[in-house]
Amino acid sequence: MRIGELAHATGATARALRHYEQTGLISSERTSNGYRNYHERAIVRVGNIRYLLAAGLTLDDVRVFLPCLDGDLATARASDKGMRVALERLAVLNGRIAAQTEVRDRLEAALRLRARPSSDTGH
Amino acid sequence: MRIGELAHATGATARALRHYEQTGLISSERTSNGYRNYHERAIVRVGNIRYLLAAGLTLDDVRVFLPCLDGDLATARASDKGMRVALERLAVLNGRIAAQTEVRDRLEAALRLRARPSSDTGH
DNA sequence: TCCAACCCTGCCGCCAATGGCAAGGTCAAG
DNA sequence: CTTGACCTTGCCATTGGCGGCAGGGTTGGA
Repeated sequence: MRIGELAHATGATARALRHYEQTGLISSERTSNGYRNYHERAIVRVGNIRYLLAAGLTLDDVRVFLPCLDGDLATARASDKGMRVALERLAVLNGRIAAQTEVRDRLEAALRLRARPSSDTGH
Repeated sequence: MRIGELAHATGATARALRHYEQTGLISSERTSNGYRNYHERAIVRVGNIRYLLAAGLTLDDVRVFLPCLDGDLATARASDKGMRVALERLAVLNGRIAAQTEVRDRLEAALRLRARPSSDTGH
């Protein structure tokens, strides 16, 4: 499977895939002409990477999940150390979520106060 | 109040304050020697800006709140249009939170599966 | 034969929010 | 007068996740 196919299959760009490889998240063999050659597994792997990225993790965060990127993330069994680090990331995530949720709530409250003036110029 | 004082009072650096000014989030007069001169209000304003930033908003997001940055965010009454846009941001925020929460949950689930092997090499 | 569609490497650009440095001006104290 | 703490502008560096281009190679088909 060449890079274009993998890109198409995963929704990533070839550029992004090379980038993932460069940062060590995926790997490939090369065919005689120098083209990257990917295993079928790569599809799942890249899918998982993109899933984590889409959720706000960084490539560096994702690195932590290397051991379990090839299967279903939800049922993954990962290497011990990886999971330890993952726990830290979990805390970070929780922190981010909490902070953003707090802002969201405040913003929502502010909007509520504003939400019922008598004459509204819009709509 | 000069930039150093404001920086000290808010926990921001002078560099950051100039940046906020450059992007239009705060303003200042100048004294005869060219130094920036800030009003007392600036403390609250910068505090609010940093609060929003800390919660994961961008400076651009913060711009939306310009009308209510000088008071308590929780009880703020903002200009109509500003609040409209704010609603959109709210949706964005909710999206981000939801995405990150989802990952968090999956990660947590993965950790749970892993959390009770018989012999673990680490402590 | 020659084009089009792929692939390669390498490097510069971009956004965001500063940090950091250079190369100054200003001001109060000693 | 000098020192040192403050201030000024301006521009380059950084991190992250690519986009995009240049300048190539290769392959398949009309």
